[in-house]
Amino acid sequence: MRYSKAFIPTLKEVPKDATTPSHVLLLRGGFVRMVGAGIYEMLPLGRRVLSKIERTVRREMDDAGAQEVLMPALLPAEYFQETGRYDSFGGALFRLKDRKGAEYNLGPTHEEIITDMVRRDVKSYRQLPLNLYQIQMKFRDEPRPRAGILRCREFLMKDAYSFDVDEAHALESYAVMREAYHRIFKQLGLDYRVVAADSGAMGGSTSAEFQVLVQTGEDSLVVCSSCDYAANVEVAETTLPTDASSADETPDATKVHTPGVGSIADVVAFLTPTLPGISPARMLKSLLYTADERVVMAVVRGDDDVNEIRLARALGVSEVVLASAEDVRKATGAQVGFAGPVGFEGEIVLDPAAAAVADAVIGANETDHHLAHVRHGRDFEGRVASIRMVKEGDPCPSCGAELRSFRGIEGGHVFVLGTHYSAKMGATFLDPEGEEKPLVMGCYGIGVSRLMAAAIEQHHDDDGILWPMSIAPYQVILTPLGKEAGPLQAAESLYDELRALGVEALLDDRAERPGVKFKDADLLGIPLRVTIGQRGLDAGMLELKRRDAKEAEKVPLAETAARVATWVTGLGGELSPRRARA
RNA sequence: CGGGGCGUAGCGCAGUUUGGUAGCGCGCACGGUUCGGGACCGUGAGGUCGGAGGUUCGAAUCCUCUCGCCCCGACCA
Repeated sequence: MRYSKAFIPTLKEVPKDATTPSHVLLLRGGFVRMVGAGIYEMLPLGRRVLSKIERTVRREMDDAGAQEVLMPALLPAEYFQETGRYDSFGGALFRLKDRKGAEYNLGPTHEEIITDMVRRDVKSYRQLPLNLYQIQMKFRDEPRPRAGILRCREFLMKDAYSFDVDEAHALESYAVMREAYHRIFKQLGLDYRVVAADSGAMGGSTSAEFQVLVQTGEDSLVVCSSCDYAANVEVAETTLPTDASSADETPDATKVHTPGVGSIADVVAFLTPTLPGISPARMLKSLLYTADERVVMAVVRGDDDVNEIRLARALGVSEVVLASAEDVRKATGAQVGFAGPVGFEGEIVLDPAAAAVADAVIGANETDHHLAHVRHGRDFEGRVASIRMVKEGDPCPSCGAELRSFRGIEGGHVFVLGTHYSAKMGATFLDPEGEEKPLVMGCYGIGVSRLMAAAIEQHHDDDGILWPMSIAPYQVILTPLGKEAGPLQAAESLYDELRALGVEALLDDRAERPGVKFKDADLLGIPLRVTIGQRGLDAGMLELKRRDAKEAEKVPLAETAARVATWVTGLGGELSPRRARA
């Protein structure tokens, strides 16, 4: 491509609505542009990057035995109504009506449609297993789109669905997909981890997220410093931490006046003079949750947080919601900040770490009062279940080493769905015994457009993007300098040579000053740059520079094309076969 | 949905407190000088001041309503 003909509207200044690096650089580099909140258009460079990601995804999915299909984005409401998700999806579902008043929704995901596609024709175990995938726009009315292209209301996603005869075979399909994902993420040049994850309300069992490790990521992860354990904090486990407080005599419980101090930190500060040795770890934090109509008290140590997903599981409900201030007053008779398990009339769930505190301070269920010297089992009862949020430094559940905290962007998610959809939708087959059984499904997503942003979050510097070769919009940029004819001519013939070798080159033939060309080249993040100046040309040399290197390398003119092609493949890029034949 | 902020030229902003006929930088067009890390001089084009209503002789500025965007939180198959 000739730069002079290309539509690459770069921006010198940072658009004010952009905050994260990927958002800023995608906008500045002329890759994408915002059309509305969480809605973006792809300019030529952005489209090229997406195509590169798609290409890798397609190849690995095809190699893994999946077949590509394309499902509609506009869905008659009856599909989601059939599984109840038309309602349960809630506000995230884009709904609309046609001219006749019939209801539709835009596809936020396609389990229903694919299940319908398969149930029409798959009737026998002989037709299984089957794995179908598509790369398509998904629509979700996110409560809060953010970080540019990382969380959008319209986004490009690859979703694959497997259909098997039973759970064991479904697990095999799952394993195959998981391996394919490893190959995909490696080829895309991303630093990622597979973490244990919550399967959400999809009714899944086995599941794993492919998390791209990035500081600005939305998800919190813990990764073992020693073994390969890694998990989303939503589901992270830990062994019981040894408790700091001794298990000696616990004095009798005493009510203390704590006017206006409700938070853990405030109470600790307030009580320190009268109760030396008080610390957040010796406080018990009591939070009230609404779970299926009932109000439940969750108790964790003062320095811990409640993991709401674990709490919901412990209670056997699908979700818990923090109780309103009014509910708290009703249930405890006190203002928020003074709830505690002693005297609480209702279900209490206690984290093991909290249960182990031998001499605790808790809220007294009376405004402006706390109880000191309280002990589980003596002063109050409560069911013990692991409901705390795992923290950095906690011991790894599988090897005991310290867990480290990371933040990540969920780039992919694989999980076994079981018969959740097939049973509801009557997607069945006949097994060899002639018995009718529901298909056992798995589903596997990759956020294609999100990965474009994730790659930038991971690969950029102050000057711009550093695309991994495998997804760079162009593999090399040719930068002739000066207004003499020589450099441009040399660049033109190098350009032809490179194209003949199948290298994707961008020829900066603009009549711009060197500084402008260098700045744009760095901003766009093209992995290789060949600088062609009159001085070098006189010596028969060109400069070859990697975007991620400080120094350029001088290369004889005649060898440059071959060297570039070698670099491209060496860095994980592919030469275009169509061009290579030319 | 709760809290905060912002809508003025393609982009970034000033002007709003104290009403008086819209300005700066970048970008863009033209001319000239420059040419290895976002050059310089000159000339010029470009604006429903987010929208509607109101107050006023007069509204970007004051009042009411409304739409949109960003950030924090809630939420996130």
